[in-house]
Amino acid sequence: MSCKIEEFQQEQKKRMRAVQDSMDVLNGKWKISIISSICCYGKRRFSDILNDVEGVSNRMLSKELKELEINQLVKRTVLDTQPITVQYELTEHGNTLQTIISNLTDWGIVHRKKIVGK
Amino acid sequence: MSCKIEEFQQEQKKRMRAVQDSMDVLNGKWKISIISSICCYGKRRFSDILNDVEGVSNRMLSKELKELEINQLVKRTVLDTQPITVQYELTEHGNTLQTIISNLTDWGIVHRKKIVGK
DNA sequence: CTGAATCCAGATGGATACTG
DNA sequence: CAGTATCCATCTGGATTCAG
Repeated sequence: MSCKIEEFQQEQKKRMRAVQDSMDVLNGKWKISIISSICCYGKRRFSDILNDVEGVSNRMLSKELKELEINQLVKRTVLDTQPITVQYELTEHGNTLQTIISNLTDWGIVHRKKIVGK
Repeated sequence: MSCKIEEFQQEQKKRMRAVQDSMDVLNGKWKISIISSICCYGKRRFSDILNDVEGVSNRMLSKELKELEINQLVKRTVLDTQPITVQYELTEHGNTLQTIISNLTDWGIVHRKKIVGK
């Protein structure tokens, strides 16, 4: 038997687990920026992203791209060029992040004004 | 003089910086869960949050709450009880995160189904 | 060009004990 | 109750070098 409060708390636990799931995927110093870069251009090569995301090293870029690929947010395609280039694009599932990224962008702008002070 | 492409790229850089700003605030293993807990109950005491957020230690909770306070997302109030209790609540600014948290929750549920498989 | 491998300093975070 | 302090293992991430 469960009373209303218990149900409510169960609900809340579920919600927190869900947010946590999202953050597990999105955490990592560069992940959101990487997604943002790819998303913005549609398709993007390794070296391009390396340029877009200020401060990231190839080591980290490689690592985080791999994680994004494992989580099925990003699709990796090797192009048969000389030398080889690799193209990254968002999967359908990755594209569902657009709303979140857009919201984070808007919030970030407001927040900066709030903290840094106009 | 700047051509369209340059303008576009400048815009994109700004967007990425904004997302990065948001993530700087929200990064940290527990931050979102903490906010989610406080947000859900309106006001919440230290020990309550410690219970809500599964796995967090008092050391980490203390640290991340302090960071949230610095970023003006959370307001800390010492209650004159015996023994002393401390109440945390979201600031007006902190409340503007609700949309994002809500989005992250929804996305997290979908994502789990996608990855873990139903 | 796109990474992987190695090395290494510094940050992160858990466990535990302690204070007002 | 609400933290703080300390110790310590692990993780993170930069720099550099190397390979296909």
